[in-house]
Amino acid sequence: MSILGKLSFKDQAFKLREDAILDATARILASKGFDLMTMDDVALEVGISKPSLYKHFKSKEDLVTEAMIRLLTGAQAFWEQLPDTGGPVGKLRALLEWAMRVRLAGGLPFLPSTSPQVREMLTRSLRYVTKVVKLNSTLKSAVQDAKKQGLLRRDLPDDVILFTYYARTCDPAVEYLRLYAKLDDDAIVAHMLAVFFEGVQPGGATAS
Amino acid sequence: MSILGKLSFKDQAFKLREDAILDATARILASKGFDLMTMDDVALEVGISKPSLYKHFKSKEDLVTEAMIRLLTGAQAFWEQLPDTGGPVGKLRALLEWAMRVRLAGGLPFLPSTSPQVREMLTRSLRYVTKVVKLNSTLKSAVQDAKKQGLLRRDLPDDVILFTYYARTCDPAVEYLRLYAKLDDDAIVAHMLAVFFEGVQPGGATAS
DNA sequence: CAATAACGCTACCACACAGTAAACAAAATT
DNA sequence: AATTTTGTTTACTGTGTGGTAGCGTTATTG
Repeated sequence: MSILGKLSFKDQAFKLREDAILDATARILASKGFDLMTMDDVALEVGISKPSLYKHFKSKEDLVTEAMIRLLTGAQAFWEQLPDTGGPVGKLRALLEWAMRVRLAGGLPFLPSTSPQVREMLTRSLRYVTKVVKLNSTLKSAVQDAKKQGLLRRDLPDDVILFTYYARTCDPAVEYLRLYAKLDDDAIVAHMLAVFFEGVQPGGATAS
Repeated sequence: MSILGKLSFKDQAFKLREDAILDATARILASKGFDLMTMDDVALEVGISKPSLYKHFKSKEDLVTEAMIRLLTGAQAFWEQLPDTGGPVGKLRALLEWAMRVRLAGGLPFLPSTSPQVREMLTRSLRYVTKVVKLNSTLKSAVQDAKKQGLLRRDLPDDVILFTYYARTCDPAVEYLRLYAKLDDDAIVAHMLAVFFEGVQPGGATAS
């Protein structure tokens, strides 16, 4: 037991540090973007040195991919823990709000809107793609369900709704609103949701 | 006259090449993004060598800033040439459609959604900022006008409408729709406009 | 045909960053 | 206490890129 205990303790510490690294990665990635983030930045932020960092992740690509995977996992978990009381649109609203609040708190955007190279890199990761596909089919069901109930426009293809939905999670309007319009986070989230679901023209749907 | 003629001819050729350089810059920038675009790329695409490129633009930052300024100038020109018959919302729709078609044709997105560093670089350029401010005030007037006429929701602040509008010009949903949903350009534009103006929920405003 | 001016280009520098090898410290075991 | 083992760091390499110095090359003029 002592050896087992020690090993598991070590593993625990290892896992803890891995989480700290991923946290730091997310922060730096959100603030500087992929290209400007250096491995030295990450190591410095965590308080370890670069070779130790490479003990955990074999490359920069690997590190960033892992950070994105963790984010997707969190999103999936958040979705599954949501109550069904709000209906499909209520759940979609809640997840989008969650994603925007993650970003406003200095976290990563869901989509790598940044550059084609990052997107390509991620699509080379089977684990990442699997997660994306799974989350996508979950949300697609919700969208189809909502359309059946008349809660979403039937004249829009599923993909249009889904992709514009995803894009809202990395919408630069969020940053601009905070920087230049000086709105607080609650107002930003409320307005972004309103524009997405109801549009900018009047006569629109009622807020859920 | 012969000397003068020669000089003006040279200037003309110089200007022409400058345009070719800016075209190439826009193409590469749109496809690879700022960080991955190298000066060698641009020189190769234009068919000149790097030092010749530096005869025209004193740095990479300068080159990219100039490309963005040219884009804004084009947008302003397009706006001013629009007829007033469609009303303010019609003009806003038309400009947004124009911007999306520019991008779909391989051009630049309006906003540097890419990275904070690019945004910061651009805001250091007085000429760029001036153009942005001018275009922004033009569009703000249109928005206020439309709100007065009841054509845009009065419960949304001007800035919210403007920033979400700008963000649509660099919305990654456009690329995803083309890549994965296999929609043609017309359909993409129509759906993006529909979602922005009318939202994804039913019971919305009529298309202008 | 010779001299000169203008122009563009090859070859280079400095630097930053991803990734690694080998020295070093600390703990665990005997 | 001696030895092995584990984990960490300092110091380095190689590569790619922004930016430049100085050399060919062509056109122009007398």
